[in-house]
Amino acid sequence: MPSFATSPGTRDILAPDAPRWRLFQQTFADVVELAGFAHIIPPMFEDLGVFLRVGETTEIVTKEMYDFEDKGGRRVALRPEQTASVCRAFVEHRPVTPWKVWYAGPNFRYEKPQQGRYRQFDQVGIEVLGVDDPQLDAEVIGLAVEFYRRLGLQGVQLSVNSLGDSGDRDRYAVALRTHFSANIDALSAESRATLERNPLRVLDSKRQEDAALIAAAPKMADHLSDEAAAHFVDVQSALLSAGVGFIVDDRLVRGLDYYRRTTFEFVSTALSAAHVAIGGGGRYDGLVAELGGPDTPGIGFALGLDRTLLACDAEGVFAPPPGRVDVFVVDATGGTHAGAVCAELRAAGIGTDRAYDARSMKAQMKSADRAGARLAIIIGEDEAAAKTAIIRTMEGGSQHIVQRDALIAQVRQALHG
RNA sequence: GUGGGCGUAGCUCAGUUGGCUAGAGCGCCAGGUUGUGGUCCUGGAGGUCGCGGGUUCAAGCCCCGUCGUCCACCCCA
Repeated sequence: MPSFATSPGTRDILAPDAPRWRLFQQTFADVVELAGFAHIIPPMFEDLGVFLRVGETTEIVTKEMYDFEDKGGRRVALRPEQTASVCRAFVEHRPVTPWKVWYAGPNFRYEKPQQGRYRQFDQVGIEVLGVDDPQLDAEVIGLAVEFYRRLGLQGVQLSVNSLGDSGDRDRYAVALRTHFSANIDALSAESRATLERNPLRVLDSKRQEDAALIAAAPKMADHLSDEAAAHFVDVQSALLSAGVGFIVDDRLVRGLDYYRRTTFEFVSTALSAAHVAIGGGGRYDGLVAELGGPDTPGIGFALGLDRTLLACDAEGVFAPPPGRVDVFVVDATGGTHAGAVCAELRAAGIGTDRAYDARSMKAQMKSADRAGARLAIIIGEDEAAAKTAIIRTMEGGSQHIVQRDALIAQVRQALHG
């Protein structure tokens, strides 16, 4: 037994998953950079206070934060998400608006691990600061939809809702509290506890016994200010004219307290209930101000890399890239020529690998096969003496002798010719 | 954090009411094929049965604890 293994909720990402991750992030970058988004790489830990803005009542803050005191006595935390960091960066650097950024990288939450739920988990996402326009809401949502399309996903459902402005949200919370308190006996014990902390989240309960009471609960739509209601109407019509399919879910309440007005969530119909939410986002118009900046609207989303890939697997799309080498050098002279041949091929930009330890030609051919090489370059004593090499096509098994100094040209022709 | 299922070879898993030296398939290595992979045949390496304690003449199997993983709740991506 090994002495060490990864900590709970963390894991090594090996091939072929690692190149798939890279392709995932690259595909995302391609989509959003085409829309004018610039890359931002925030630090993985910051002052705890930055993340407390996620919401004092959320579990992310109350029990899942990786926070600690560093050697200088600073109270810091590993980031549980990146929106708050982006807003902090906005306040710190004051870029011109609209500020459009994208990010990719790991976040940390101390949760009980499950499939599709890790303590270190990766997200990709975008944020736009400084624009209030409902057109932007639709554009941001549309970029996520476009990204899913690029991955090949079909079964992604978009739900949208408006949580109104902060005053609306507070009034709605009071209305919900009144509603549920009046029927407290019908409410599950867990939901009673949730009601204490955050009445809106009771709407998220999946328990059967709560279903009827939730269905009868007051609607957010009836508590929106005129401005928020108008904004939401405009978002919906912009989505419609952009051809983005969606459903309005007036019980969609996202877990982060900073959300205002437009909120949305993507669920995969190909996944089981536990991790159907593969992405989500919304407006957070008060967050920049809370972090000490000017009153600045903001909107963005984050997509879970792991869960999105689970959805891809469930749909059989976005297969891992092969990640192979084109040429494998088989040296039956004991390995004295392989190094030079590899260096020559690699310098010419041709992906090349070799075997070591002077293994038998049979073993080296097997390695060539396993490496997925299209060509084997075979050099034995005869070829070494004659300054030649054999080029063997792995698929089909035809081979021919070429002069050593013509090797690169011959390999190129065999690969592309 | 609560409740439950499962931890045996690198991987997927068998292992009877506790009973000789713990098995299979795949993978890996070697040979069959004295210069050639993918098929086939033969052989080989590889295990403190997650870890610790207990019961017993005897524990992979039973009991307790612990760690890990998976599922549901919770939460969320």
